[in-house]
Amino acid sequence: MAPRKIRNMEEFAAVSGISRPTVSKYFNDPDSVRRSTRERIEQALERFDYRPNIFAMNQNRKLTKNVGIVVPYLADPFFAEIARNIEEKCIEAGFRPTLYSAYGDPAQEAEILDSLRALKPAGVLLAPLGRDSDRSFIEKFCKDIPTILFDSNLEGMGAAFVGSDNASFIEQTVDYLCRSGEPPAFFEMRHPANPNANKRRIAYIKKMESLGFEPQVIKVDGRGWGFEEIGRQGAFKLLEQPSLPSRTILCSNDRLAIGFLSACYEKGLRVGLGDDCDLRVASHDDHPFSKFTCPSLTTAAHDYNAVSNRTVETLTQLVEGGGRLSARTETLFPARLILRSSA
Amino acid sequence: MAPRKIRNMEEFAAVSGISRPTVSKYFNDPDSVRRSTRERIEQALERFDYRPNIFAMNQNRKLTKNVGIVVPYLADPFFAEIARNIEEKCIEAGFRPTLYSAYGDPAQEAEILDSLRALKPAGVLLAPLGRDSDRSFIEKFCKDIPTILFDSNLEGMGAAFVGSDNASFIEQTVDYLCRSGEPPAFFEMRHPANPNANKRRIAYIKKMESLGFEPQVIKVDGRGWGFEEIGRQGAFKLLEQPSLPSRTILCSNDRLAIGFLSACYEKGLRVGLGDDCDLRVASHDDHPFSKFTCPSLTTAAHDYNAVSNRTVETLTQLVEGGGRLSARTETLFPARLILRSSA
DNA sequence: GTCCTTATTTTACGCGCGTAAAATTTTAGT
DNA sequence: ACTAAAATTTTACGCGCGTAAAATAAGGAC
Repeated sequence: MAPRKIRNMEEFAAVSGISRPTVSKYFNDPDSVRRSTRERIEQALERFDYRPNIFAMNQNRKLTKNVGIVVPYLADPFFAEIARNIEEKCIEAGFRPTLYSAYGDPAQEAEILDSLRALKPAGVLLAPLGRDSDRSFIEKFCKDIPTILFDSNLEGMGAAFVGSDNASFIEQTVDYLCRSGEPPAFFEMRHPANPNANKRRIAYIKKMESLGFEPQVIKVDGRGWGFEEIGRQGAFKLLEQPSLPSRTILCSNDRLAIGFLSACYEKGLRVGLGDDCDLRVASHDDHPFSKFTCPSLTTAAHDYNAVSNRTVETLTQLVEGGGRLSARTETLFPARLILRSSA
Repeated sequence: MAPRKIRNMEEFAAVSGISRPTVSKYFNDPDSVRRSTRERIEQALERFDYRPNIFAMNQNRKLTKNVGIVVPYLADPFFAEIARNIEEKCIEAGFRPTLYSAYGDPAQEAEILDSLRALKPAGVLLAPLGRDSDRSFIEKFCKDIPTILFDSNLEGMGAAFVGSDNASFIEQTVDYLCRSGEPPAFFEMRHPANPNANKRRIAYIKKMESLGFEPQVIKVDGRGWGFEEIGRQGAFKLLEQPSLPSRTILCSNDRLAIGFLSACYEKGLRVGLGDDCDLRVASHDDHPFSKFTCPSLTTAAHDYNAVSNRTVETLTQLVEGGGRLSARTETLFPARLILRSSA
């Protein structure tokens, strides 16, 4: 019983005593063949470790099981973390996910999508760069390839959007900060790359007004994806001013806050809730490192799990629906307030 | 002149007035066809945007241009950063890189390599998990698929290893710390996942002895890839002790140090070089966040660029050599000391 | 212009599998 | 046992391209 090497499906069909087309059906969907047939195939599979040639499969299939996951910047732990979640769920759902990062560059984003076309993907899960994205390019792409946007929305594009509810983030942080101290000023980039930032600013202003406070937005300069450095430099500039608009700072996102805190530390300012503190700082995203900042960062957490679950669920529906959904849905998950020491 | 849609190479060959096999040759290597032929193809290429079917190409080619980049944990910014570098250089070298992360799980690492097999990759660039890796599995893999190890070495496996010189890291940090203050104690995980950690400990002991100091190794408990938390908890435990082996702590890597610093902050300890400080903390890797810790972290930086360059250069040689190199090489790049405020 | 060498193109075949349609078998129901 | 429905097998073809071998054209020396 020398398990000789199986070269192709033909040979494997022979040794398992089943016709090749049936074997082909099995590999497409094991439940599409009769129970007894499936068992025979699986027995043979144990004896003869054969695996269908992936290239030949994909060449002929109208639709592959490939799924492209595209994020704007993989070296940002936030995206690394959500990508990890989504990847895992894709595999569970029977897809073959591949991870891509645009690394902040719209040209790379376009290139990725272009080469993704060639892979005949069942679907693409795209967290777009945002403001910098080549919108018309992405719009065209979404028309050709079933695409679901996540994390950051581009109005009307893709079959669906799944993300977090920026208003919920803001409401919880602003609420908490006001309740436990003075109303916060909002600290953000002047030209945020990500549309979520705009939604957060708008939500901040609205929330402050509804509470009867005057919104104070602090805009700092800087471009690109080095948010920590931008937050840091912005903080230095701000702290040089004779007076601050508020001694409570609400950063648009954790990476800015990380930079902000490092500047505070360097300036010798104590950040926290106590009377002996000079400033309170809070933020949004629950970045993987926000637990380890000094002081640890009060923030609002994404429901990573819900977002990635829903994204992949929607993908499954989309694929089963032949690449179309009845209507474009936008799903937003609320945030969860994480109280730590910085505010 | 309605540029009708080109369906395959046959049609494209027709409109460009060249035979299909010649066109095929062109796409394999544009310089392998006559100059005049190449120009005609490239003219047609502008008019008819045709791109060869990637699946059909790979099915028939003995060797693809695919390259798998496998890292142990992509949500670790250190690996995200080096993966970004290597990915970029692969593309420049004409490969088609795909990024994979084992997310700390040896089973996933094996699975990735297994599915990589099916992609007939020209080569694989593997940063193995290390201690947890299924060594015999990886060894077998390396025998079948041209593989280059990077970041962390598995003795004898793969066609080459490219990484950083752990001894150089240690020598520079220990040297600096001793010169500018008291000799450091070495802070590390009891069961480090990564073999670099062992090399660093050994180098530390050796260096200390050569300087005439007694090595002090502090081992903290904890498993997995949540290094910051492990460093943090370890620091708490250590700081509870009545006396420290040294008031200068050299962490094995930056992620441990990040946790360590957060514990110090919480304990109200001042970290830094000045007389008013309680502790000095230094570390290794120049993690992307080490600039933003409080205080900013004195560390030793990898030469990301050199490592990724050499890795891809070696890959190119390996591929040109038909998957073999004359001898297994191990290239180690020295570290660069980064002086910041923590020590 | 002729001949030879070399580069290029053509011819011809195969890769491993998907899939549609027709023929056949199995299964379930009565 | 008989029949309709469901599952399977046969048959047959195509996908888009790589590649070896044969045929041809280009380039150079004389």
